[in-house]
Amino acid sequence: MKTLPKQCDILKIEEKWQKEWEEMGVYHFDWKDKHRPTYVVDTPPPYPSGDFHMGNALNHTYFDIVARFKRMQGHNVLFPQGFDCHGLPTEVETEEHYNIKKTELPLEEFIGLCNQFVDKYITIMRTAIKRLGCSIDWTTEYQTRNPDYWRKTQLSFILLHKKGYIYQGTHPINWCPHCETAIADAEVEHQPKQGQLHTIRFQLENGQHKAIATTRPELLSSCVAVAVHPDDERYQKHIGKNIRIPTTNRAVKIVADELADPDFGTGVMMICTYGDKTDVKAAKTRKLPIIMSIDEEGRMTEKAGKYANLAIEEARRAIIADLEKQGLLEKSELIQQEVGQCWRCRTPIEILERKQWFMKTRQLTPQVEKTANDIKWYPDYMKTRLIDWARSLEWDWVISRQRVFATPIPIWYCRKCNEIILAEEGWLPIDPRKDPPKIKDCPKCGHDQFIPETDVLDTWFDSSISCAVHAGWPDRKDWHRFYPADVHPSGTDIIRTWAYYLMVRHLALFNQTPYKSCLINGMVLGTDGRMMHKSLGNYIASPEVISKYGADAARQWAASGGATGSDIPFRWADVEYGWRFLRKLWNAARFASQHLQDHRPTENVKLELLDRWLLSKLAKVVQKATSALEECQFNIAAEEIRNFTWHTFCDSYIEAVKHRLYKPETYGESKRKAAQHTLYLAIYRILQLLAPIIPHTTEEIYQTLYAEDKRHLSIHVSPWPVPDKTLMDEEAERCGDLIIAVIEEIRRDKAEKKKPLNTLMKNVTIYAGTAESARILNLAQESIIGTCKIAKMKILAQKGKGKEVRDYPNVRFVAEY
RNA sequence: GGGCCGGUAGUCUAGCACGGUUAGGACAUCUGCUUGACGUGCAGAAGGUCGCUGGUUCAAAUCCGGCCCGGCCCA
Repeated sequence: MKTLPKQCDILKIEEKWQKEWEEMGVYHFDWKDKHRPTYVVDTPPPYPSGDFHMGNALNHTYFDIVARFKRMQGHNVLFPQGFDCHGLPTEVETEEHYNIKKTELPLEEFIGLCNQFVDKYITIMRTAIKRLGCSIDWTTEYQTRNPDYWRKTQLSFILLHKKGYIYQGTHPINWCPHCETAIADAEVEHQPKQGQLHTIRFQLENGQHKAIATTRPELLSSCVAVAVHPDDERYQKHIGKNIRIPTTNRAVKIVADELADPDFGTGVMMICTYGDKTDVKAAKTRKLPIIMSIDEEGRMTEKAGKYANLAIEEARRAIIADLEKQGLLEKSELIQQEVGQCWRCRTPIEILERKQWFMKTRQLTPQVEKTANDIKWYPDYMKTRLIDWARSLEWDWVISRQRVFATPIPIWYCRKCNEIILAEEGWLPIDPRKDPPKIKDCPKCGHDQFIPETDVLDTWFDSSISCAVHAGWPDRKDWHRFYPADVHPSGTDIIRTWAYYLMVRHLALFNQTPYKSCLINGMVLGTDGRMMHKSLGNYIASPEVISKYGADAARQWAASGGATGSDIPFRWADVEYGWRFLRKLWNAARFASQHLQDHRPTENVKLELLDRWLLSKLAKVVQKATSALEECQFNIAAEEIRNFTWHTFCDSYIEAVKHRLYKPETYGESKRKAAQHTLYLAIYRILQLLAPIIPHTTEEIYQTLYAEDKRHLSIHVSPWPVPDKTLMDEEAERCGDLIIAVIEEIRRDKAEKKKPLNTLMKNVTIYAGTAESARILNLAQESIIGTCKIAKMKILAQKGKGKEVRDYPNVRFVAEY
């Protein structure tokens, strides 16, 4: 056995092993292996933003611990990594960086520029993921922008289309006038905002006026009805009559509707197509006409009359000014309102009626609910988030986007008869924006010219087939062997997107759950307790932490920072504690290695009481840590193992066997051998238990001390320890606890008397209080004398005076120095 | 307004599903010692109305009701 050096450069060790693991292929998934059970991680493909933040570090650590744990338990672990490349942020960054609009460049050039950003950021993120020490099989890497991935995304579109899940429809959709695209419900953020509530006079048929309060006077031209609450006595007599809208002079009906809140404004509400979702609901149930006053760019349409072409805000001001001139504006007051905004650019969203592609997701809600209840959730209560979300959806999923950098929709239209031409499987991948369909004539009318669909797919449409793609669908015949995934990790923030879309996509495609369990991580909070966000100035990127304390320290923060699923504050103190723990472990192993030079593993050892005490406690730690990891309770596992290592093993056990190791001539060679045996076994087990959490440090120690004997390629493929029942020894634990308590109390006595711990004690008399305690202490006389440096010691069964041993009120001792 | 989660020493957190130990731990603070693995480590001290309030019970941080506060998501 080699000894560990005194110096340990954790950062260097980490980078060394990251390289070697890859060269050794320790984490390669064996696609052909039919013996070991498989374990498949549905690794989230991060968006290449260029930032691998502590939130990424948290969730990657979670499932890397799971992957390593399962691998050691004998599973053939498929731990892939992809990147979710498409999307608005990159387009926006490209537009801003080059100061261009996506429409000003040829399609391919613009996509080329986007790709440059993605290339750069993927390199950064791949490095960051590797630097965290994730046990990923990098031969599985995929990128959603690659033609091969397009093929799969497009194939899933075609299959769903054929199954009737995909339809084109004119529906009210959330629209971002800045990004000029439809966005999904999940992408709408609700923000409190200060707005103005204007009270405007509408003219009744009899020439009188009624006041209506609205925050959006620019939608007067879209007003299709006016509603009052059915029980509102003030307006009973007007229900069913007409009322004239100022600025347009159009008349609409006054209707009774419970949506109108009698206490808000004047109690009279405009129904416009569309101001918000309430309008959508009212317009639909009452079959009201739809008047679109706002266009895709956020400008007023010709429906707005003289205000046409004005931007929304401009139109609002102009209308208010005109109303004021006409004496139709009663008042304007400030109010707090909730505004739906685009999650990317924070522009208030509009609801437009537009042709879009949809996926029928709502009809799957009962199945989503059933599946969510069938699978396992860590922690369990998180399943309600998915179920509540699915139940609350009012619209199907809008899957088309009016952007560029995304997977194209494989559709063309016949120029003459408008027939939809759906690509065939063999044509994929295909970009209709560049390529015509591979048929000569329209199958319906025979015309030979086609118009491409220029809309593209929502990026969630790419990433929501990950479970099938990881398994090798559609190319591997045996992909069902690796499907469903065993674990799907998700942040609390993306349950309603990724976890949900995965579920509906796979249910629709394969009628089977995409994942057997869902592992939830909370959000990372900044040191100020608020969500970690760049804009809040409390942001810390993982390279900053790792370059200071290393990945193993950062991983300990992630594992131990709080209960799985709860929000975890980032704490430097936790990382530093982790770092100190690594050093403690290193030194304990180094100490052992110095005393194990002549040790040869053998079964033939007669263990001392304290050896059996330690091994019994260790067996229980194995048991507790294993069940904690099975339940993804990383904090409990980490605490259990670290406390055992630091306190039980280092502080109590090692201190209590030093005399045996150093002075075999006094205490006997066999007692030294017993201590060696115990050290050798205990450190190996500790390293294994810690390996999923701190893979680098444990590997370095394993390779130096144990590899030669144990012969595993890496500690990460060594078999996970099974709690050894034969080592569990209640009697040894009971006795050992008393002995350790006495030793600690004597050390405490020295500390209280301000004496150095190696002070020789002239005389110690222990009053054990009972014959049984005396018997136990007599068994360990040497350990007490040797550990506490006692010249003469007497153990008496009787009760006596002196210092009381903590937790053992009958046991006391008197010490002379 | 609805749903979910949380409220435990200066800070953060465990315990709560199955009520009963002196409410465990980390950081920070203070005090000693530095022992032949430890760029330190060890030992100790101080710090708590377990959000508030009612109830169930011999017994509540834990179970039930109400309220207050915070977070997240949604309307």
